[in-house]
Amino acid sequence: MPAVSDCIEMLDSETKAVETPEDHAEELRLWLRLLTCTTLIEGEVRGRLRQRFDVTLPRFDLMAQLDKAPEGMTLSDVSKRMMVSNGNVTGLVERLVESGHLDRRTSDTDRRVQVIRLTKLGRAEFRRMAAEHETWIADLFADLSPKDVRELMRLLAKTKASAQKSAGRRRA
Amino acid sequence: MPAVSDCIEMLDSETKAVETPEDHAEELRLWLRLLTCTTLIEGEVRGRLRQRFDVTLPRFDLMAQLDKAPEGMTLSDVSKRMMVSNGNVTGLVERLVESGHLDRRTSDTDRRVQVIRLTKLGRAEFRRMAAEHETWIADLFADLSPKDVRELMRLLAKTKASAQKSAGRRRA
DNA sequence: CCGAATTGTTTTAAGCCTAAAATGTTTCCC
DNA sequence: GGGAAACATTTTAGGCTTAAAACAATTCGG
Repeated sequence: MPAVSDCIEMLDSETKAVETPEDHAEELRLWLRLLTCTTLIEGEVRGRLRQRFDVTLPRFDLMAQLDKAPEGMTLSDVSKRMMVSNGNVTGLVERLVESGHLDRRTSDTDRRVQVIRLTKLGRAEFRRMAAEHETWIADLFADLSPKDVRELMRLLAKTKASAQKSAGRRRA
Repeated sequence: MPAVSDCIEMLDSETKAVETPEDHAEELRLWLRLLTCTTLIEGEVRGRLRQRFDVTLPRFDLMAQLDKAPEGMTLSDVSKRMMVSNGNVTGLVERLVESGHLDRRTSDTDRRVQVIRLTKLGRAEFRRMAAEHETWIADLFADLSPKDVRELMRLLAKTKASAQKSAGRRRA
């Protein structure tokens, strides 16, 4: 059983939560650090893709999605997977079809739907880029031990779940 | 002293590094998860800022930098801190001066330099937004324990250092 | 002191990105 | 069957973003 002073503390801290602004400086710092890491790595990858293959990161990301779906994907699927807007995908696909990396056709069973997939050229170029890309990522994370990687994976999974829950609460 | 079999293993793994492609699937998955978390949270914050205050995330970020520097900052400083290109800052500042949130003047001692700072209006609006913003972040990370937060901070610091080192190697 | 780097900012050209409205298609259900 | 709702995509308008080139001002080395 908790001491009286503990109970007072607990009550106190719960009261505070309603009456006075809580201190969330730690979470804020965590968010900024997370953002910094991502921006840093993303910028590095973007630059290398540009220099080595003259390709943009969004194009690479889109091709990566399609590489995992040999039978093709709809634009909506791509949009959800990449977590970008529908209109964004439209333009991206347009340019990749233009450059011969993507094939696009209207679904036979539903004329609303556009199915896109990698062309032979698109797949070949993507595989070539992906192989090198993987070594860049390995190098960027090189100072993390296997244990660090596992632990980060676990904590980020928890973070993702927490954020999704919070986003859900807002939309509800 | 390591056993003979260990030596063989070590040699083997070092040889592999050169001769055959290493497996970096774990690092790749980690990078994708990191990116997912950031995109998720960033999108959520962007949406809330727009709905509640009709402001964009980049504008908010720029004001956040200036709020920490009452004496003002140069465009280069802002650009480095925000990790975006110089030209990007120019446009952003233009719009924020236009809307009365920023004050901009040429340095007395160096006519190349533009010093910007928040106006009274800009500071007041930022403080109002920042207070609410902090509660959003707290909510998005709500399911993480204080220990999780500390551990994530530590691992992300390590990640940042590793990525910076790797980026430095490339530029060298 | 003067030309050559260096530094700070802006401009340019192209592409990325979003939210919201518009368009076309399918499904649901009465 | 015939609307209403839901869905997939495109369009629109505006803003963000980058890399590279251009411009302007300062500093540095001889």
